[in-house]
Amino acid sequence: MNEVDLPAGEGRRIRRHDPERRTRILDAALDVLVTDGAANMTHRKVAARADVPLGSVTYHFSSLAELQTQAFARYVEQRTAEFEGLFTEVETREHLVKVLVDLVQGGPSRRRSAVLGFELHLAALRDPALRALTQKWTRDSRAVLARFAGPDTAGRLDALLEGLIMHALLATEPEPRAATRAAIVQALGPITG
Amino acid sequence: MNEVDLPAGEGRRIRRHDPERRTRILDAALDVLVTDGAANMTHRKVAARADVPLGSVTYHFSSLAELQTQAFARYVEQRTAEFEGLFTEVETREHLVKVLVDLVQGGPSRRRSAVLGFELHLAALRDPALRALTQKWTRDSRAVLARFAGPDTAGRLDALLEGLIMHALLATEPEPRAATRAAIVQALGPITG
Amino acid sequence: MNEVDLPAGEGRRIRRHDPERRTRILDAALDVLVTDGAANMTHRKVAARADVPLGSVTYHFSSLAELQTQAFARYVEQRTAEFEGLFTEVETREHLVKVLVDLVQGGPSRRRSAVLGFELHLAALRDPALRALTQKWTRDSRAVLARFAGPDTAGRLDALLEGLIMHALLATEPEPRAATRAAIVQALGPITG
Amino acid sequence: MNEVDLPAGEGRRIRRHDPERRTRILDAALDVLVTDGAANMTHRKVAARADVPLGSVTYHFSSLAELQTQAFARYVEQRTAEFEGLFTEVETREHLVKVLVDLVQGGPSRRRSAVLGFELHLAALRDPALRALTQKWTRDSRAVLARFAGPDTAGRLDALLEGLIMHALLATEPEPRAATRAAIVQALGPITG
DNA sequence: AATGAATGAGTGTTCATTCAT
DNA sequence: TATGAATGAACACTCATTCAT
Repeated sequence: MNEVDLPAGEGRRIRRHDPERRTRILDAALDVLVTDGAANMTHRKVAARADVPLGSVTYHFSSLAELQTQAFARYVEQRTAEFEGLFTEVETREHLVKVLVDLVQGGPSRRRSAVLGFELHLAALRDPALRALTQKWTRDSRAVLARFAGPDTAGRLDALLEGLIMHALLATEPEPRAATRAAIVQALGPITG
Repeated sequence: MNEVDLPAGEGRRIRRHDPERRTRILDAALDVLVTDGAANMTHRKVAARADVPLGSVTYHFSSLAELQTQAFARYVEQRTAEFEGLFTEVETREHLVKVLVDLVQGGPSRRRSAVLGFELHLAALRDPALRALTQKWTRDSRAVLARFAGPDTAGRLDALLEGLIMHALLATEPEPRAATRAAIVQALGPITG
Repeated sequence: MNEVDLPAGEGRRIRRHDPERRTRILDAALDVLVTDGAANMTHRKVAARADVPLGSVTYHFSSLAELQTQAFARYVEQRTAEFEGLFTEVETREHLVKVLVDLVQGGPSRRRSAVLGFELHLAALRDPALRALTQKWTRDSRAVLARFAGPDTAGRLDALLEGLIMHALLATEPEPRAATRAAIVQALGPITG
Repeated sequence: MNEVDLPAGEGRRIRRHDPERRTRILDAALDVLVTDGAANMTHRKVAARADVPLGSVTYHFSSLAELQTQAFARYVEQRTAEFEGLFTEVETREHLVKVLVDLVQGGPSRRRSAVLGFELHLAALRDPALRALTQKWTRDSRAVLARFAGPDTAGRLDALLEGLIMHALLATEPEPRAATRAAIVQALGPITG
């Protein structure tokens, strides 16, 4: 947990026994996925972003595909936890709507997450290993939503959120909050929950 | 003036005066975009798919980015026309629902189109030139939908369709038709149109 | 000699019977030689600089080497004439010195000429066809100088000028005029001429 | 620790741990510069001449320009040392003259050096990074010459040598030794040094 | 356990040259 | 006579991956 054993000097160099390195590399990989996209990720970019020698990346991950898969796995884990966290204190329907609207409109802070999500979706289209991840993710998301609405509603809500987020990502000017809100309210249905 | 005089045998060789070549290359590029993804498109793959020498691709398009942009532009044009075509004969609300459900569920025949759409969306996230295309496309789609519902409804319908199609693309087993139908009916609202 | 027969409209297009085109291309080639160097000259650059279609360059010159050789030949011709012109009115030794110092120090106006000279020299090192040109040029230069000094003096003067010009070309700040002058005066010898 | 264990047979293959490789590549680059010229130097030619795989050249030098610059830097170093070496034992004016005449006339052994020099000069005309090299070189050369003559004389001598060497390089038949000698003696001035 | 060196395949792009029109 | 289209070779450069240390 601490970083006592390094000279605290030039940054890198002499970093024996660095158990965090693996996860540091994974986080760097996610950074690269956001900025450059899945197909433009390279060992070198990840190594540079993680401030780690090139050999270290190939040492910890036997191939670029494996690194990508594990990075996405880490993303899904984090995202699922974060998603779940958003709803722990939700009790009223009003509160639920607010949380969902925030999810869609959630500014630059949520951009990283959204980009990674679509990056994963597209990559999963061609890589079965990743499709396992997207399926688990979809299942988990729906399960969370289903706590507030029936399973059918959860399904359509999920799809709607997906589309709204993608459109928000690409729009030059943000959709008015009221429109997002109206769409969500409608999808939640008349008196559900 | 006719094309009778070529051996019509092995495909390549002696293909002077080939005025369709440009569009043939664009179509090949779209094929590659579907199978390999935007970031894995290469001059060589496109040339092979178009059955054209490498130099021909670089001759007609000054850069790979330009080729990609023009291919996507061609896609948006075709897709917009096709989309519009789907609604020309729609008169009843029931018919409208059917067309939309088909759009989402529309089997492998629609898969190519859907993949290209998401490929374009993701690429547009990082390329302003492409963002112009996605915006035009979104505008056009909503305009078509708005003929049957108010502009707000058109907007949410568009987002919902986007999400439903993405999920359909990734699902291992197709969503039941009834569920898709229910989502669409709900988004269309009580008695709109 | 006149340009009557062109529509005088859009610049290019419809330029039947353009007898100057050949020399226009040669001049463009010399421009390219100055800015890009002999080894970086291409048909395309020359065509662009001459505002002429690519095919026109390959039509008038059967190969790039031939174009280069002829461009250099044109340069030597012009340069020889110019060089000769400098000395037609020289009568006193003092005037001669002034002309030679100007030749070396001659600002940006002479830069083009000097660059082409060295470009030719270096190319001639590896191309016998060009060596014929440099030899003719050297012979002519010495002949002109020999009108004012003995042949031996002309030879050393020629070499000195070559070195002074190269150094002037590369120096960040110009050599003082007095130094150039002193070198030339010394090379001319005590009371020669 | 030693290099005994490699087959030492066909040249390439199994050449792990080859610490001299960098400089071997630089020397190969200088060879290519002599035979093909700066603008015709390619990674492939250098790799072939150094008997090294292509990737090795791009690994050690991040760009062709950098390889060229470093090769020229190595040349200037060597040439400066060699130049200095020529004058260490010079004590009489007569000896000095002999050394300088040899420098100009010095047969094929000196050709390589001379060609590289002019190659560098011309390249420096368009590349500021190289201009730093030529300036250092000129400064050093003049400093050496200035040990035997005043700084002004050193300057003109330097220019004269440059010109004489270029002419010697291009001449079909060598200038008579006496002429070279006379030019140098004159440039050294009456009783200098 | 960790890494710098190494390499061969593959990329986008440029280009001299050819040729049908 | 003149030129736009076409093509195959070559180029600089990037990279995943392997391996000796």
